Amino acid sequence: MLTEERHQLILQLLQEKEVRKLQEFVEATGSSESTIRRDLSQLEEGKKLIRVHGGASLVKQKRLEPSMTEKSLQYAEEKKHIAEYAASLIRKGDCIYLDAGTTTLEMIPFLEGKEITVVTNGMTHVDALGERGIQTFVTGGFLKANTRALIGQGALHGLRQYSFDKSFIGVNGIHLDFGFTTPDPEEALIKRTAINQSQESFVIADQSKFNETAFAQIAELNKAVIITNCVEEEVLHSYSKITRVKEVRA
Amino acid sequence: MLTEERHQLILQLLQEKEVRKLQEFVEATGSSESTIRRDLSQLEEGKKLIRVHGGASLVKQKRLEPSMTEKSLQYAEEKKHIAEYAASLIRKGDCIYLDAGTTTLEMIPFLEGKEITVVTNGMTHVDALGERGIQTFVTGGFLKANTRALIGQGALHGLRQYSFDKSFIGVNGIHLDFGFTTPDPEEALIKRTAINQSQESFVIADQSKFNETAFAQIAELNKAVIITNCVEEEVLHSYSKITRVKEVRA
DNA sequence: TTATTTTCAATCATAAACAATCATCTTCAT
DNA sequence: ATGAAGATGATTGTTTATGATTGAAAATAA
Repeated sequence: MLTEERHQLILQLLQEKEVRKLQEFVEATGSSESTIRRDLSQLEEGKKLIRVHGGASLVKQKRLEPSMTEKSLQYAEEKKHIAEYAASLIRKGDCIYLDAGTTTLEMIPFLEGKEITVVTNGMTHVDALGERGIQTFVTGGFLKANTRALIGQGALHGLRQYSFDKSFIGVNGIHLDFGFTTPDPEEALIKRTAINQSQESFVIADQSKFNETAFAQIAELNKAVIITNCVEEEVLHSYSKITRVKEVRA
Repeated sequence: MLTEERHQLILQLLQEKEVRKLQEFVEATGSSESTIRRDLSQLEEGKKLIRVHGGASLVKQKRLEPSMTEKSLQYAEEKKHIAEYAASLIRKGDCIYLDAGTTTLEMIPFLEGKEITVVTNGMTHVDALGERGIQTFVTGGFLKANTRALIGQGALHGLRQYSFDKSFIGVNGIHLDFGFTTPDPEEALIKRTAINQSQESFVIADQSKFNETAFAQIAELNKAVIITNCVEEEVLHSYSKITRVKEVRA
């Protein structure tokens, strides 16, 4: 049975039932466990399904949170440490830009009680900031439904009205040649603008982002300090030549 | 049974009944008590439900400001009717402005499925619009914590970038001499601007707003059509001389 | 209040599922 | 044929999920 055939069959079986066990695929295709595992990994890579322990689940385009929640569960602890450190950089009276995304969202609990002004384009962030009584400005712009980020020329325009002491940016890829990248060019533009309007910029990223690239470049590596956790010594060293990297240990 | 399946089943059971005992989940899934406990913990972590002693409860719906909740309970039914009528005025392809506030918030359920573009300065509105897949733009601006509205020059600036087919405005007072009024001058300015940039404007108000005034004037009465319910005949008549009033009957 | 029952979190051993690796077997161009 | 590239299935040690058990905490009854 061809790889492509198996992939089709797997997706078809998932259409019939939202969640299926790996073993079911093994039986349906007559292939080995290893092969099915590889298939599932590939299909997940192509966003065709979501792997779950013991099998796979259909991608649900339902709500905004799930995608965000699932991701944020993954490295919950590490991210929290990074976020705490990042928050500790903020001084009383600072004006900061907080980029949309899960990594920066984690910072908000650590901002409570600080006398600061925050500008953000993340709707989830607005909720969290407002609840904690933090002085908040919103960039405005078009609501990107799945990430609840504001983008487009409206966001850009809004953003241009401010300048920041510090900006905290989330990225999808960090690469020696391609710099900081993210999949959506619109979002990349926002991030780049925020960095340009900020005295100091910090990119917050867990180890999985290193040596990865996404479609749209945000900025060169030297435009921002990288805050991360436990990079391999070697990786850490090579990036340190080009930009500042702060490693947060658990 | 896979973890993912159990989680879905648990949430589904909770949809049917708001509060359920742990034992019910044990029976429904055939898993052990320990496993269900772990499931509930994880789901709570992801904000999908709330654990209570003996079981779990559905996560409460939208976080509305307490002040907002009280107000919206008051005339719940009447407001819904007004909102439904207001929504019915919107045509396919329209660009509309939806003012922050409970009255306009009520319109959103009736917008589902319409192909329209909405601009708003209400953060609560953004959440509701996004969930329903409605194309949404946000004005930007400073977050007024208690009402979750965006105000200030940032909001004004953002707003000026758009023009609307229709705008729907909430007010606190409607008065023959003082026109439409609201307590916060900042908000009044936003509302006035929205009205000016709109082809047609509608003020949505229940009967309690008539012959009342608040601190800041938004606009003269003739600038917008009033959508309301059961005004006393006499009041209705006097206002109809100056502006258009649409009365929605239960 | 005290006694009793229920529910809970924490821990443990077991079993299942996992990623990573390797040797084998294709396929296909040279 | 020969070698390179890709796919496959078995094997490895590791990670994760599970259900039973325990004593602590909370709800309920006396």
